[in-house]
Amino acid sequence: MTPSHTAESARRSAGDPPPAELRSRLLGALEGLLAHRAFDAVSVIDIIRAAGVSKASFYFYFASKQAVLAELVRQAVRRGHEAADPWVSPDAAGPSDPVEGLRQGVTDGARLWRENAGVLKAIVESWGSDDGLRALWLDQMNSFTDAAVTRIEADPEALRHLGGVDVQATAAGLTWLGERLYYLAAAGVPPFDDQTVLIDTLTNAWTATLYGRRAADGRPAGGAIVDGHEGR
Amino acid sequence: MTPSHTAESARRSAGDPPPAELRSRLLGALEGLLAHRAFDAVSVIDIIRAAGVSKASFYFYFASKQAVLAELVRQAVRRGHEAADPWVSPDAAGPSDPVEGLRQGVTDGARLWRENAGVLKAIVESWGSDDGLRALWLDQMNSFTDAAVTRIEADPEALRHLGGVDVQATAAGLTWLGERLYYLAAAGVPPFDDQTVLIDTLTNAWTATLYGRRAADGRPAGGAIVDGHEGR
DNA sequence: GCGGCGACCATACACCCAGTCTGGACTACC
DNA sequence: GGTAGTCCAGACTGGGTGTATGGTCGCCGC
Repeated sequence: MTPSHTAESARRSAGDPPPAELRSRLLGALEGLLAHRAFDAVSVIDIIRAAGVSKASFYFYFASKQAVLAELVRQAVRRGHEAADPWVSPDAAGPSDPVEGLRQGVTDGARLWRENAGVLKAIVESWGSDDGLRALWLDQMNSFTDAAVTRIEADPEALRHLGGVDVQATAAGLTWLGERLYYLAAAGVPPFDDQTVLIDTLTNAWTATLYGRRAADGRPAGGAIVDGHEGR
Repeated sequence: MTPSHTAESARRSAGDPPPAELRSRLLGALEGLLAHRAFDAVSVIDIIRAAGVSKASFYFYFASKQAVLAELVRQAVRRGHEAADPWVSPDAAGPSDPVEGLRQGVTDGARLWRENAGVLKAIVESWGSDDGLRALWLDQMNSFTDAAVTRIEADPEALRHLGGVDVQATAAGLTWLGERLYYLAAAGVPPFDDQTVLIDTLTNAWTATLYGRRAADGRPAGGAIVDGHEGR
């Protein structure tokens, strides 16, 4: 065996590859595997084979395969927060209609999930059975909840409609509803495998909770999202 | 079960124990273990030790430990459906106020989860990584969704408020929100570890979605609503 | 009362995986 | 050319699943 290293020399050759490049190869390998397979159907051996890295090196850079996933999740969520940032700040060039603002945020979330489906599916399926992943995911959900609370408390109409309802708990519920529906969509579970249904349902939940009114529904079925603002 | 010999005597003694009694001993053993431990921290060996049953017998009655969990889930959900049955049928001596009816259903769900916390936590944490459990859980959620759809379509006020919104998707969303929040409550995640917060938040989501109004706040005592943020 | 059968136990085994550790090879730099 | 750093190959322990084998007990038909 050992046909002189298949994929461009597992060995460092001419000083070009930066140190700790193996680390990102491992990250990329797991990400790739997760595109086609569930996290706990992936073994450490699969990862190191895909990365062309030895077991010893794997355990030099990561404590476990859960740690690799955790790093991928942090990367994905960091990108997600950057995307959601303009949505949180109230008057930063967003749509003036608050319902349209919500729909925009929901749509951004759907895009984030589409672009990181493998990694996010993996964390959602695994955070229940690993303490490190659990802490990480709860932390991420808390940060999304906090952003939602900030958003709500800057919104007089929402505050008025909510009255004395617990804002923190309401925001947390909406956050977790998002986690669930995005996951089901990514997993292909009907009816949320249809992006239009997903976005309409989530948007509707937010607007009904915060404003007591329906979002303009996309369409009963089929067509693209035409946000016609229909009275009734 | 089997009052005569408690947990000792793995051997059949005097013809009293019915055949296939080992099966229920195995079910009980897993249920007991799940009260204190996560499902995937339980091995087949743990189960057979707790049940006082041999490995060979285990694999005679069940194909895997997932199959044991599946049976426990079916039992728990069957009880749950029986409990929720009066809630679905519209005029069967339930509370006249539909909001109170919803709160009752939500409260019943919370009780079901409290009484079967171990088993239900286990399925929620594991259905993502086993095909059999996945099919089972999706099926259960579908049956709850169907019940909700039936309930909604028999409710003129809800229908009027929903207008053209996709009833199926809305009902599915509310069902999955319940799954998530009940699970978080069972797992002790704030703020839903507080039963009052859990029930208020879920009830509020249902009433806001179906009727566009807030549920009457929980705690009937006190009169004035305590607004403001509860410390997480 | 004897042989067989069915329910059950004990254990060994084949296989897979996680995580640790050793030995050796290559490169860079002094 | 030596030394330190980086990496690989693979052995090894320990634990898990699921199967296969042989033995033990009580019962039932004869």
